[in-house]
Amino acid sequence: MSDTVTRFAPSPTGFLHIGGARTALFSWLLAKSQGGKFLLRIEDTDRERSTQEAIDAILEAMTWLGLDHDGEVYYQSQRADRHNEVIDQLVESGHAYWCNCSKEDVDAMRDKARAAGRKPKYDGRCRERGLGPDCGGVVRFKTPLAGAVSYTDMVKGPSAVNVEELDDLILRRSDGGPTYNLAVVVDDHDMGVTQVLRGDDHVNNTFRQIPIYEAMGWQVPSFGHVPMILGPDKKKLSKRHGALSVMEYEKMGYLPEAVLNYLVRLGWSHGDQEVFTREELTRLFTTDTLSSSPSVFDLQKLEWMSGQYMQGADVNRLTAEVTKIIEFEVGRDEAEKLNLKILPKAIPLLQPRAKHLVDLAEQSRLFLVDVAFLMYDETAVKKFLTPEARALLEEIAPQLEAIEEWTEASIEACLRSFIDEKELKFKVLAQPVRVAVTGTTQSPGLFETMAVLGREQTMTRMRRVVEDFGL
RNA sequence: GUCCCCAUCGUCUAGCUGGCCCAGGACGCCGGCCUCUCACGCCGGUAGCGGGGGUUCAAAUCCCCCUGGGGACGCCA
Repeated sequence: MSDTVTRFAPSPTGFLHIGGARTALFSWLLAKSQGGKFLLRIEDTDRERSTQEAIDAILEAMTWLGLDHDGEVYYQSQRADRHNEVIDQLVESGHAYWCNCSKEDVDAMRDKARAAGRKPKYDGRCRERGLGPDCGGVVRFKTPLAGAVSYTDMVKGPSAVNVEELDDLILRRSDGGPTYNLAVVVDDHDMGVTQVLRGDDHVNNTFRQIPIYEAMGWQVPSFGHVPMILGPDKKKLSKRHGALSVMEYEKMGYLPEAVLNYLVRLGWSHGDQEVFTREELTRLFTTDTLSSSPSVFDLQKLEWMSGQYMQGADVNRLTAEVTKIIEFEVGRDEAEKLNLKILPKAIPLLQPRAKHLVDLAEQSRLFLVDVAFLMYDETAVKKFLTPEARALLEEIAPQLEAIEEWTEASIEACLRSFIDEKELKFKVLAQPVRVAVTGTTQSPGLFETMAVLGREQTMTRMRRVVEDFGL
């Protein structure tokens, strides 16, 4: 067990989207790859916007992805006393001060600075005024007046910014509550976090947080900032821009490990390898090969990845998932009438053909329904169930019926000997039989499909076609 | 406006200590093979170092400028 501690710290103002999930994944992998701990902290200090629904949604998504955290979930809002304690210490040690400038005053300062072509910032006029708690204002941090703040980013490398770019950020609001930047520093320190991996949009915060660590005499953790995920138009992925909740991907039928694998390749690489098991990932992950440039989310590649995982997935699991989907779609009562028992035999035939679970459920349909509910594709019927074809079906039906043991091999033997006798091409028979049995021109192998479907259902379907599809 | 970051096929990326790269893999797309259809699989093809200057015998790789994109500048996180 190393002393590596990482964390994921979402603010519960909405669902966990794909970008957040990836950040969480990288942090999780960083911890796991070093035998360390991965902590979860909910940053709910904004009471206005934080909701229990969002917290639940985030937790649910983390669970679905299998990104388990060590220990209890931390709630930032529950640590306000500790935050305030640190703020008081900072004031006492002269690293922070009270300020009662009005919002309007500060806005004016910023506007002025902006107009003068400088970076908008508070000018620190209350720094040496020696105000106390009775001033009714806020507490600000005394940002160093000269020099630069620098650190080595785990993904971007050496980074530095001149302190002139920073201003005296607020530590405690006028309502007495601690602000984000202060709370994060205190929490990360108290939780023993050694490596902070977060989104690119936090780089500026890093430069503001490091001086706080230093003022407290605390060890500064390592920081790494991963680039954003972009939409197809190369704009930042937002809720408007297809930044879906990770749970939406579950609804669409994607396996969590496929989503995870897709996500990890979005910004991280291990040579040319595309598919990784979770074990490989925890063994191979390094921040060294995290990309420093933003990447575009590509649903097509996710689909491909998903297909890879569908092929290798356990049949029992797929059976359970497909059953769930069908029960959800048609209702439990209706689902009971379906021949769900056939699923474990049917699914292996469908696996190489399905992109995801919903797809698999859809394709399972032809095995589940009774002939009366089987949908026949109109153009397929027109094209292949011609009078000649139906005559063939009618002729072969008794022969199929007479097969002693209904197996893939015996079905194939029966059909092949039939066409040999007729001196026909196998294709001439295959498509009509396929359409008769499955309703469409696309299906798994004919013999295996018929074998799984069973003699009775197969024959019923063939007879129906002969009788009902007369022109 | 100011500061920071980024820049290889349409997309994800390998390339990081310069020569093995007239740039490799994957998705997609196109063609073929397999074949009872569709998939899977296999084979082949398409397509890229944003632009301009340097440094060097040699640059996708190092430096500078430009351009383009992104992010940040809150008593939000």
